Amino acid sequence: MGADEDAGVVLDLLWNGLGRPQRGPRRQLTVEQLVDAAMQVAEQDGVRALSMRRVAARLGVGAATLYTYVPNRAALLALMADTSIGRVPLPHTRPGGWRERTEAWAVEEMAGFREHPWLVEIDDSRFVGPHAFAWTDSAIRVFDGTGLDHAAALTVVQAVSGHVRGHVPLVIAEDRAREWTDPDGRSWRSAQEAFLATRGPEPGRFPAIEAMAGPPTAVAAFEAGLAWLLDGVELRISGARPPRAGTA
Amino acid sequence: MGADEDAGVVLDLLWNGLGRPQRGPRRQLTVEQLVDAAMQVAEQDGVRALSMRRVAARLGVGAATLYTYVPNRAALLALMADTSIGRVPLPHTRPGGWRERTEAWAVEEMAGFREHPWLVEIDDSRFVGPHAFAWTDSAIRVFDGTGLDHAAALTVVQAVSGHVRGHVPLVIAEDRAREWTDPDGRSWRSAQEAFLATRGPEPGRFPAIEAMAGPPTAVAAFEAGLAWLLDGVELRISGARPPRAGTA
DNA sequence: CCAATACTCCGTACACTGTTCGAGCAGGCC
DNA sequence: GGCCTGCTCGAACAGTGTACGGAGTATTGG
Repeated sequence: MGADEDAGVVLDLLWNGLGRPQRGPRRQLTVEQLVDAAMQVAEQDGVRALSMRRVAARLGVGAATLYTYVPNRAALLALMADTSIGRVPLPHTRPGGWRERTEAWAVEEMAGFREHPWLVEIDDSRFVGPHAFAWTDSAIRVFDGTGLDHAAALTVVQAVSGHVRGHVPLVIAEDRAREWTDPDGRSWRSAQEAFLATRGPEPGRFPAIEAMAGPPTAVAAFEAGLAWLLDGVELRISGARPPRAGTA
Repeated sequence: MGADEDAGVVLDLLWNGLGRPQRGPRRQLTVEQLVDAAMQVAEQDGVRALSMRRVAARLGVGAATLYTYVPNRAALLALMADTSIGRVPLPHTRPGGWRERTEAWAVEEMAGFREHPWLVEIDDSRFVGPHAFAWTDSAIRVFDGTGLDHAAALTVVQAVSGHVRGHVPLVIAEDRAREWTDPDGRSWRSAQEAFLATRGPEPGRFPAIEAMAGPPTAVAAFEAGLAWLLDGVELRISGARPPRAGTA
């Protein structure tokens, strides 16, 4: 982690914005406009295609200009991420008990990632912005009255959130594969299956996989896993012991 | 997903290797050497710093040479990922029942990611190689005798695997933050906390977070979540109903 | 009212990146 | 023995993030 003395600068930008200067010419843009433009580019062509030059071009300014608004590209991405979190409804304002609310935000978080896949590509979670703070605070409060203290509640929130984040790449890969077709009009899945059938493993090498009729989709695995996870949390809250089932 | 007509080429490379040519000069290297060198670079400086030129330099060949072994950088990364999976012990060879074995590979997978953080940065799961296949086959067989069919077993495997993958970035960020110190010798956490105390949110804005004595570490959240998830799976296997605890 | 100052804007430049092209040449096949 | 495949790799292309320094502008101190 080399040149991270900007840590304070980035955090300051996230929490307090730019602050208006005393001298010099008036600014042509706002940070919000900059972040908006960057989000549009990312929405169109993904984070990989988000270059400073391209964002600048969309705003009609020179590339170097952006560096008077934002110290570097990473900071811009951090701003984009926190802005996105701010657009999501707060968990504790949802209807229902802790389970309904938690399940609701988890499912909607997944839906959000599927709708805006570029969010996945921003994985730098070092900078915690105000919207992330507010969201976490709200998610913790969902467990008020369950007997869990705040630390335990945060543990649940992190576990569920981690569950979502872990499944997102698989679900998105599945989404993309569905859309993809090769020059002959075959889907990704059928293309891959065709390959595996002809030039892949010899039959009998992977019996368990072969014997599987319809492999579960990534979405199904996500939803089943979420239900199991929440079942486990429910056990924890009710204080019951898990049933120690068949250790076959 | 533009120029993916190489899909077959990449899969062929993963499953069947290069195949020896009939004419021309002898090859200077093997794909294994190439992948090894790339993994060394990634181990040292991460995937971002893994450039074709740098790998080539380490092998003492020209950069363009690599393209006769591998169609592009993405394929090289896919080979690295599958090779890594091949170095992990197969789940069904571990001791214990389904729960012990599943917990064991989940914990070890997390440990592996922490030891080799570059693995996280390879997120392209489109190409399924032979080692990934073998691992999945083995993980499914762990549930033989539990009553779950293969599809349900794979769902559990995907859920647990997703749980691990989702927590990895947070755990790694925490690891890095622990190592990091600013010019004044302060840790990342204390630097961030110092900032939040002085220029962060005004007191009382986030009551739930403020009232939390020791926030849980990412590792703790991972392990607690894993236990809950497995509790839920245990309910599913034993056929019991979850206890529908307090919907406060 | 004028200069000093602090600030925005941005052309240019540097050190990189992945990948393609084409020349040169090695070596197995007919 | 010759042919021709196919490995090797210098050079080039179109990009990238970001530092630098000059030009111009608004505010403030004198």
